[in-house]
Amino acid sequence: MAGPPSPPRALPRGRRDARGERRRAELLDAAIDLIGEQGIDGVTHRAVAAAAGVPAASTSYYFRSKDDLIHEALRTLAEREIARLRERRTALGDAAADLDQTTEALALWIEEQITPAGRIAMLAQYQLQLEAARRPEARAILEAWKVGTDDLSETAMRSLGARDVRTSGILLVCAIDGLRLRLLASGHEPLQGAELRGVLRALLTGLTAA
Amino acid sequence: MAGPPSPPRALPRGRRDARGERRRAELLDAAIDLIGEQGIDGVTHRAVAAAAGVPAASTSYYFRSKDDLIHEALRTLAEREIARLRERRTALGDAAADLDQTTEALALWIEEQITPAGRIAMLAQYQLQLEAARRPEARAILEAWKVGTDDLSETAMRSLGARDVRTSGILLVCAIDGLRLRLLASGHEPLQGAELRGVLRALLTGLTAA
DNA sequence: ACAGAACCTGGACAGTTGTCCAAGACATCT
DNA sequence: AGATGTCTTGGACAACTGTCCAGGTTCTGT
Repeated sequence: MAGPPSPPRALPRGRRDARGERRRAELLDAAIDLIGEQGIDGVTHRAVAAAAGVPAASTSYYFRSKDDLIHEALRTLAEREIARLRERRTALGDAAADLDQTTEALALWIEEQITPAGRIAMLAQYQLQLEAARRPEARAILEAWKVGTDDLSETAMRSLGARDVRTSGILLVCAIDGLRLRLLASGHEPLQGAELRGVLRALLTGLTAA
Repeated sequence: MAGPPSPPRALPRGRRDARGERRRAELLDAAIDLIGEQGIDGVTHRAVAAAAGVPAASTSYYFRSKDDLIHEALRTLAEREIARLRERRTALGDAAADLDQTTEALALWIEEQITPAGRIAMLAQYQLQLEAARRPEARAILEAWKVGTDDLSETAMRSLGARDVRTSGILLVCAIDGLRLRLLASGHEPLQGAELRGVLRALLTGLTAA
């Protein structure tokens, strides 16, 4: 239902920019939070505007429709996360990583996502995945994200010396994805600290061997 | 928000049963389908009634509120799937399964879920998982489900001769969960037939070894 | 056949939603 | 200073929602 980009009602040729762009970004931030906190249907024009502390009609001014607003919010979320993935990918570089190092890096990354703030972004991501199962536009957004994770994962498995980096890379992504979802859905009492690291080490060991 | 059980408005002492019970079940079926097809917010009194082919007010008669209807639908979904898990668990029994057998069983199970009908149930399940991340009542439902999957998974890993059946069991569940979500979200072009079996075999091999 | 209880449903109600518009606020030019 | 376009927003509209109720239908026990 959502068209491709998103100019204000009838895009003016020269935007006064600065302020408008900032406000648009704030609205997107508010929308992303709402998606994480309440699900995609928590996104209403009025709710987003209220969360961003702006008058209700603003959302209609900056986005062609609610679908457009949601689409842009998901796109922004993905964009950010992909940039972060690229960073890590570069950091991991071609330096052959140790099993312990990789385990620790993974554990830290997951623990960072379990914080209240991380949880919301994580929930929003899974909302996107479900949305992608239904709507092709969302699928396109997620596809780029998937490329990023697969790439990082393959790099990691390669530096661990796995035989089939493609297969083990995909499996690593899937296992982590399932693990995070489990942590989300069970109030994340289980699997902290040492226990989490034990599980991750077992996973990496197994995938490297397989 | 949803209370515990769900008697009709003021539960009569003796229900005429047969018909009423059937209709209630039909409404729940319709609700489950809607959750899978459109998400939890696709569940409205009118939509459920229409999908079940009954008058609009029926849903209000059989369920105390919309929340109650949703809760019961999710509970029913879980109940069914748990029963199915128990069957497989019994079938798997204590007969030491072969790696090839297990791989094939897993592949068949996943392929069965990729059919259009399976997709809907699967989507509904992930909706439940996200709901569980937010609402405690949903979490309770999912907890019972998790016990079922973990148990089956542990049994499988034990019969494959894994060392740490607890850890490898959890990892198997997580990996499959992530894999299914990936299949859902990417239109499931990738990973069919032989390729799927290859990935599963690698996973089982790795987890057994780790 | 009759009474009473259970079952069923069309319609109504207030609240929320997406979207739009007319009018004002502001910035930038000449 | 005034003119011209952009930005901003309160308010209105129809459509949809959850929930309820008054009255109807169908059954069971006598």
